[in-house]
Amino acid sequence: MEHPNNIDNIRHSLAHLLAAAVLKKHPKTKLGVGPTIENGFYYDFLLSENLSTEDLPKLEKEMRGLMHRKLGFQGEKLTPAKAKATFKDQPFKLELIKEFSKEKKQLTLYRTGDVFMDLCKGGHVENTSEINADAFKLTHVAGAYWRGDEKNPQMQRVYGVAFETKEELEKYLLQQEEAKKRDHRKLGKELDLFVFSDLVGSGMPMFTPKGNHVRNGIINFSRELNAGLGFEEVHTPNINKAELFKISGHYDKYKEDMLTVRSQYSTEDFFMKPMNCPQHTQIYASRPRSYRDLPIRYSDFAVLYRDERPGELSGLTRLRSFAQDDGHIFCREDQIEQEISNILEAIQKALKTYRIDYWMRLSLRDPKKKEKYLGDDAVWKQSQEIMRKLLIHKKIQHKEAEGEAAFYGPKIDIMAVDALGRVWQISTIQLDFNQPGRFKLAYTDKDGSEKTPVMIHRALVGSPDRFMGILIEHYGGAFPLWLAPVQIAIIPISENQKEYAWSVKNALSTENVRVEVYDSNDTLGKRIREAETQKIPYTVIVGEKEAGSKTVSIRGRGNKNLGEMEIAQFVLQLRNEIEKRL
RNA sequence: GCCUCCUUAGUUCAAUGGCAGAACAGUGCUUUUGUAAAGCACAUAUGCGGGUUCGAUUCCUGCAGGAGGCUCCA
Repeated sequence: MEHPNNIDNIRHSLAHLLAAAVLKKHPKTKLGVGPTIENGFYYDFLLSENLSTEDLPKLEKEMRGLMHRKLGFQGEKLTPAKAKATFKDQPFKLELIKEFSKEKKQLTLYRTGDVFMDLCKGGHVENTSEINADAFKLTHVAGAYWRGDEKNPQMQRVYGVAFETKEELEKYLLQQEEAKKRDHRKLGKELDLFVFSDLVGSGMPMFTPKGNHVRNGIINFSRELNAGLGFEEVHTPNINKAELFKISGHYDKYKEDMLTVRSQYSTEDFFMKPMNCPQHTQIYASRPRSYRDLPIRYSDFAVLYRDERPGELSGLTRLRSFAQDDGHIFCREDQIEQEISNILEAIQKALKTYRIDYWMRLSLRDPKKKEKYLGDDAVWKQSQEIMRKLLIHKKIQHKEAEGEAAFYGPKIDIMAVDALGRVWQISTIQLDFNQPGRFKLAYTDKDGSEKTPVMIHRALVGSPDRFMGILIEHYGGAFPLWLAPVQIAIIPISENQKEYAWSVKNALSTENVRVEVYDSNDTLGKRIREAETQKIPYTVIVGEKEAGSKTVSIRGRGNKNLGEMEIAQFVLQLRNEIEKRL
């Protein structure tokens, strides 16, 4: 049966009912906006009382009451003068009216029965009785700046989720519960992968031995891909003179976000490096370069420091200290396409190996805010066009996003989605016609003339630290064998097999397999449970039978019986699985 | 940084303006096991500072840390 209302109309109507409910309790409330969003809606309010989570059920009840009254939604056109009169007590609406009038937009008003009216472009159910009163839920209250500008007053935003049926709502809420179980901050603790300490500071993770295996796994895979792309790894210092960042342009743009270090011998402060590109230009600049030397490709895994605002930190996904699997290519213009193309392929290979879902974004300059970027119009036009053509040529689907470019050039960003549906930028490729000139980088061309190279900034998975957070959620902590912190648990059934268990461990350790022997005096069941809760890929169980025949009994993660095997055969299978990163 | 909320043992959670309780983890002892939690015992906590109070883990306040958002993300 065809449904007369699409879900957006329902959500939008609920936003109005929410506003009506708030207004009834707090008549002096100033209304902001109330749009639909993914899975639901929100409405922004400015009122002197604090709305709290406890108020939400009351508001829901009020909304349900309105629904039962079978109120109709009716639209009418308004002249600017009439609109101003109608919303004379609603300053935010007046601001919108003024703006819309200037843009010569038709103003419309929507009434919900006789209880509520809102300046609104429409998109509602015809009658509140069409909304399923059991298929929505107000979820949380949050602060939000009017029109998303932190200079504006901060309003209280009430979020809700809504679906056509109760079942869909329940399914959604269940999914959220499941997602919480995969939260990398929770799993990081449970699986003992990384820790924070108040003494060390917020946003600065410490990786445990187990976590460091995962982190190194990510870094080493990027190293391998880098080698295939012709990159050579360099090492650069963590603090640098301000001058370096002044030339690169980062000082002007990000001074507030850089951490300073004072030297007793220098009149000027040093800065913790927030990125590697300026240092790499100095390695390039250290000697004369020929067109034959290009492309020159440097990779770097150095830890970077950014003074992020405290409220913006979150788990491993937003940090003050983090590394990047960074790389910079210095090349001729005629080499750009091939280089970017190669990197795209490496990124695709990497993400396929990790089995990560992603989409690509072509990040362009905001044409209305040119002052935020380095370089002139012609260069921007050229570099943006190079990237766009390349994506089209390679038939790569992508979204274009104005205002998302780096200040020195356009980017192709790879966006991953985490367990809670949040989108994270991971890989990036950035085309930079600006920094090489600012650092006076040069090469001698075929004809003996001096030319400026182009710089390509790129990261394969972005930050190994952040990416680890995404991977933890992606795998729900059950890492593939090659990344698993502990790859094999060996469990001797009784004390009599301890010695044999350790000899199996030694055989595997020699092959660089990460093994733990679970030989505590706990019961067999208990030790198997431990191996399972630690999400160890393979558990090897050895009893009298196995010790006698020099075999191992293998249990795969999640109670998969993989049978008995000779040790040498098992080693071979593991080696294959690890090498192929299956 | 801003708004709202939060901080009790290693972890997950109780309780209280008047001696802070449990489970799991830990330690010791017993048990030596055939595929997801053996038994007993022991030890362990109110984030830090200031205030109100006879007395504060509880109330107020500052700081630190955390959560959800907003803003920002080279």
